Amino acid sequence: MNPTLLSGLNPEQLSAVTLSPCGTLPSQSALILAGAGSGKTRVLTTRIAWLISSEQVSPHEILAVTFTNKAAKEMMMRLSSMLPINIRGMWMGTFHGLCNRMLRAHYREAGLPQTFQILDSGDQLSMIKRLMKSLNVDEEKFPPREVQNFIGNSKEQGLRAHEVEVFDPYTRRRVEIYAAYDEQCQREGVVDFGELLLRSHTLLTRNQSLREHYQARFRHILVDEFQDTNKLQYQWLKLLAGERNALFAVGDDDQSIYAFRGANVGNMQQLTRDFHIKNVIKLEQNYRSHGNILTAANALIKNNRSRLGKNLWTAENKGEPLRVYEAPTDAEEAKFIVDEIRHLNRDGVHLTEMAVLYRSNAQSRVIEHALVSAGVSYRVYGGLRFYERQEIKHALAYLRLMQNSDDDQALLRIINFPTRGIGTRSIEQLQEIASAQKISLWQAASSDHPTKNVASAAQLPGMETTQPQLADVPKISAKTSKGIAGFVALIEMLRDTTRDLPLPEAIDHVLQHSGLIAHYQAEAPAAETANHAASLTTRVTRLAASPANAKQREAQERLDNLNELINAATLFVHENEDDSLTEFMNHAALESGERQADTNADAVHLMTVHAAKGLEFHSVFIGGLEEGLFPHQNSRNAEDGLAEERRLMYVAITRARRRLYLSFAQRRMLHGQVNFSVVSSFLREIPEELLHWLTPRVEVSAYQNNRQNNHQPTSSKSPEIFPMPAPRAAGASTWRISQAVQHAKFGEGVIVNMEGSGADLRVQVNFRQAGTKWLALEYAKLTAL
DNA sequence: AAAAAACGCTTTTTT
DNA sequence: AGCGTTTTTT
Repeated sequence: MNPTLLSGLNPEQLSAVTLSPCGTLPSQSALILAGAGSGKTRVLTTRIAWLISSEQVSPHEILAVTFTNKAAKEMMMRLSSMLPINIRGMWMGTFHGLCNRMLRAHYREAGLPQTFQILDSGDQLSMIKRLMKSLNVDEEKFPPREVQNFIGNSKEQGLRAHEVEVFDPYTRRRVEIYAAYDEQCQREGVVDFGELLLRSHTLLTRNQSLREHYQARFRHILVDEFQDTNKLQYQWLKLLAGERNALFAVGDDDQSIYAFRGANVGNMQQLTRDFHIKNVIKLEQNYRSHGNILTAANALIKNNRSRLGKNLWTAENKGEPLRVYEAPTDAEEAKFIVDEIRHLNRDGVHLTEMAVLYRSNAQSRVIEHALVSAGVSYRVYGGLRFYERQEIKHALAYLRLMQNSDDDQALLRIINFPTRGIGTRSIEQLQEIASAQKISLWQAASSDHPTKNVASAAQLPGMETTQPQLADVPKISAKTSKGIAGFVALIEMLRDTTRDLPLPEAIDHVLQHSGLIAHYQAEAPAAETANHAASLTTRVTRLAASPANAKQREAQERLDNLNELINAATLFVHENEDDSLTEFMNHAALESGERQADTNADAVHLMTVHAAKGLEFHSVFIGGLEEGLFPHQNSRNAEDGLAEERRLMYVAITRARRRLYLSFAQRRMLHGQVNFSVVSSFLREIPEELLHWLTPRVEVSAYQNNRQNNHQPTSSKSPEIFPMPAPRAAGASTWRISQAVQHAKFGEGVIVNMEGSGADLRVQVNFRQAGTKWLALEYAKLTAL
């Protein structure tokens, strides 16, 4: 074994890595409570490496589950740098990826067609809408999103439609929709994310030999981010662990921030009971942050009850205090953040080493504005993913339909895109035929003889007796049937001609001959042509025709993306052994693809706190620390909502290595309205001595006088929230940052920055009323307070 | 069938 | 406000 493998591990890490020597039966399961920055991923990877190199465990016997594809990839990378041997045959991936793998291997036993396709949440939603329309469900009474959540939640609980408890008519109807939805998915041969898990779970439950096969194989099951698993995922793990296999779970209950979508922290306690775990190993040494940052995080999270209990510590020094900034408006807050970013950057901190974190995506806009006008490059995480883009979905729909012609969803998406004269009426007729005969739209479309299709209807299970009368069967008029026949012929042609082509070429061929490329090209005339044509009128067109330009740019972008799809396929073929179209489609569905250009470019990171989990930066800005925003208003209704918000704040704080800024605004534009807000209670949960205020701290009463139309209840609701600082007595001769000052015109403020020296000394002052201003000390009449 | 206007929603998000 | 979706208009 590589002797350096275990070197550098602290005692707890070491005991986690080398726990449960092979040969003991039953193998010892473990729960590793791993705090932020405690080397969790390292422990997990080293454990796998150790099992393989020292304990003669074959990679074949290992199942490793991660939360995201990115994490899986990274672990794979680290592992292959630790081990010389090849680790193929090891099952490593997300729950969904692994379940998909299992279902592909046993599609027959799972009752799925070999070419089953995966629906992403967008696909799922449109499927539900379509279904509800055909069932005549009122979308006002049953919002499709809610139905989608209902179905998703049910599946996460491991419940099929008939297993859901029904107490009221409202739920009864939703259950009916759920049942119809599952039937429709089955008919079309498509599977949603939840179904991947549930189907795989059912497969293992029902099929004893298969279950025993996998139980005999996966002697070691390792799970990352265990606090984010839901109930079904836990059941799935239990099923695979059986009586003999060891489950090695790593997680941090304080970082559980996905309860809102079914994650169940309770799984951690459940695990210790179900797997008889005697001692939970705690990794509490933090290798990331300076002391003050950790102290702040610890103080905050202490306010949560029912924690498993853990206190992070560091061997590092205390470092700087946390910098707090109160801005009059969200725009000024953004300006402050950007100014600080520039100064830090000037002082040598790379932009990539800084992050601006916020609670909700809507907050990014103001900050982006400020960054743009300051000319600072940045990268926003989140938003539309590559495989979710419209043009990519269109392209994939062609491929899906070619593979699995029963995929109604795909057919509907492209039957008239690009437009080929098949209108709403024709599609309705097709749908009538299809539903009357219980056949897919493709079957309805590909036959001129309705009688023929009756036979195929009988093949579907449970449909034997519903042969429709021929007289009832709707017919398609000759005119539209020609258009439809053309479409059918097109798809068949594409299928035939691409059958033996390598994947990228096949996709290219489909893009060309489906008319997609031509469609977007028509909207985006080649840039050169446009420029030449507009030689005299360039300026005019640019000013007057900017909407048209925007349209052209958009179309061009879509063309670029379609090209990128071919590149993605090329890359995929290089990276994967199984480079079939089916595998590529899986890849597209399961890895929504965050590939954004310029990953290496030096740019500030902008993201939600959720998106920041697992990352770290030299300097972190947490903005919008206002009651109602962070903690978010909506969390008030949710059970333990505030606790989850606090964990979110905990995650945010622990992202910072060296410097942390906390800021909030008195006024903020939200949903097109000005909101007045109070500082976040989370800020008050951080001990005062860790904070360094860049703006004057203000008394609560002063606060409220500050704002007109403040609807704050004046009664018991506004307690003494704000520890009032004693006004600072500053030596008048020396100006320094954080000093409170008075200006004749601008009033009271605080020095937040200084530049130059001697007669050229200029200070940046943040005034409570007038905002931030640069003042030359030689001219401005400043008085120290 | 495309363009314009009206409507409505708005926490977090991976698979 | 800003975005996506749906309805109405042309």
